[in-house]
Amino acid sequence: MGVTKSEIFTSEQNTIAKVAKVLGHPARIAILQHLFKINTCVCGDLVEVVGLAQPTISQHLKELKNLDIIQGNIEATSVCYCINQEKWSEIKILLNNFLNLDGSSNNCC
Amino acid sequence: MGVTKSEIFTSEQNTIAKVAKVLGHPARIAILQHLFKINTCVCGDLVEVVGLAQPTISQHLKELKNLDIIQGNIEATSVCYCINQEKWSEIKILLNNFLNLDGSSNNCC
DNA sequence: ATTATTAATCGTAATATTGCAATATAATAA
DNA sequence: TTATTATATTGCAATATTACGATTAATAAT
Repeated sequence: MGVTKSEIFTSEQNTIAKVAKVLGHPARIAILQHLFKINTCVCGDLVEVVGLAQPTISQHLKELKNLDIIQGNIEATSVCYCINQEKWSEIKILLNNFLNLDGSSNNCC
Repeated sequence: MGVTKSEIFTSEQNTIAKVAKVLGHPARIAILQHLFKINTCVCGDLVEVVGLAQPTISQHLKELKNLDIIQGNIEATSVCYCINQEKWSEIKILLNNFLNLDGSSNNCC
């Protein structure tokens, strides 16, 4: 065990969970915030900005890339990262649909 | 290792990540969806609805309770669960603020 | 009192995640 | 060619997560 039983859930449930899981680490939040903040590509200053070792950052970037949340373009010796706007919009819709579930009329016992 | 270096991140980054992490499992998504759907308290049918063993569900409920996302009220022999609306609103605001970061004018290389 | 019901907790196995040192790779610069 | 620079990959240690059987605790029903 230690392995999630994805088969028993709907694909929507699995998708929401997968996205949330990737957002479930402060380093990845910091990376995304920085990418939004500078509003252009980042070419490798993420290690300094975030404050973790280079291999660790590289690993977090990989997870963000796996879900297509960010893109990396090779630029001379370095790689430039930026948000994939299309994917980000999808994620926004996906999570908003979930967050907007309304239980305000819940009759709590 | 295996342990997140929370000290180096802002409390906002840690909070977003903590919430996202809890939402990062399909069973917990399923539990929340069910609580919203039936729009009242659930008294223990979650094990059947979700399809995992009782101790496993109990554990997932615990994590949701740890973040105050759900409440459990004892009702005779069973326990009734429902969404904590106040907390849910907070989470909505927190995540929306993050999701609404706009990079549409990003100059990607 | 005994038994059934319900949910939490304990213990444990399997797997995943986090983080980094060391190394590899790839592209330019000297 | 030989550095130099920037990023990725590998390997590993420490810890966390997922899942469930067994047990416990608390009340309800008989």
